Amino acid sequence: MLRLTTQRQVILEELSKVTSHPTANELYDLVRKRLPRIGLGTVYRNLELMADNGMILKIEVGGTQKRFDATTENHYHIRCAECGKVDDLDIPVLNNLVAQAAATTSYQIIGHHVEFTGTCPACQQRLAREQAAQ
Amino acid sequence: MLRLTTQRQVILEELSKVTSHPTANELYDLVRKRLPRIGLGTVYRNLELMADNGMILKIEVGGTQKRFDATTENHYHIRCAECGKVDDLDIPVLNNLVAQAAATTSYQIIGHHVEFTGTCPACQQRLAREQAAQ
DNA sequence: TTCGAACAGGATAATAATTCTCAATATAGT
DNA sequence: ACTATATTGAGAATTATTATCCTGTTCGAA
Ligand SMILES: [Mn+2]
Ligand SMILES: [Mn+2]
Ligand SMILES: [Zn+2]
Ligand SMILES: [Zn+2]
Repeated sequence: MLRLTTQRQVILEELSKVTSHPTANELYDLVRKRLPRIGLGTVYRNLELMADNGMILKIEVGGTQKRFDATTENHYHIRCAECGKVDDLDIPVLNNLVAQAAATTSYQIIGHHVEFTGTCPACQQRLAREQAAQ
Repeated sequence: MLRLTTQRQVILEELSKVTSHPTANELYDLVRKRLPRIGLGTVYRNLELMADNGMILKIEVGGTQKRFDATTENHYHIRCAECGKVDDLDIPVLNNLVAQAAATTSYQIIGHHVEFTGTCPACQQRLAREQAAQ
């Protein structure tokens, strides 16, 4: 059985507090403020476990690091190609797409995810400023 | 300007031959059959360069490794959660989705992709066999 | 053509993210 | 309290990727 240890509780709480889709390392920094002795391995181990148990969402998209999300219902994301920031996209989930896909593949479909790439407002401004400085 | 060196030519040719969305390392193995002295770094370096120049597609999806695709037009993929195999999905690209997303975000949208996860036919069979053996 | 600068390759080192190992500790159930 | 099991924290190991460095090659101007 999966024990609800202090570590797991705090990891889950801190993840639930933010909307930033933090990486394991970012979460480690947040959690360490409350549990200074926690190990990075513990954070990784438990994020993995909680994702497997459907308690949280593991977002494996572009960029070099995995990100995590306390919102477990399927929804879509946009990632800044400049800084890696990930935000939620408030558009309806395309359930009909799954049926469409199922009709054209011999895979047994588990789920799907849509990821947009773009430039976040902050990076747009920075780029404009850099452009002007040329 | 980007010189078309022998290495680049062979990498591009080998990538074009397959539909398997190979990783850099898989491509390295393919290319080495023709250019046994080529370095893995050269493969990485040139895949990156060619992706930047729009000659090929870099697929950053789930799984631990980046994959590459000679088909540059946007299209969608399905990845086997068991073995990591990636296949094309033959469903139309949702261009209207981009407009929808643009309306709800302050990001400047560059592109999007859809990734399904599922179980490939081979893994379905293997799992069924393992299930039966229990 | 010849010369030099820029380009590119191969070998290898370095980095980054993640996973593994293992002894020590905590916990639940009896 | 006792025992079996689960979990932790520290650190080593692994994996994928990128950077460095030196050498050779190529392009293009003189
Ligand atoms: Mn989200
Ligand atoms: Mn493809
Ligand atoms: Zn940004
Ligand atoms: Zn499979």
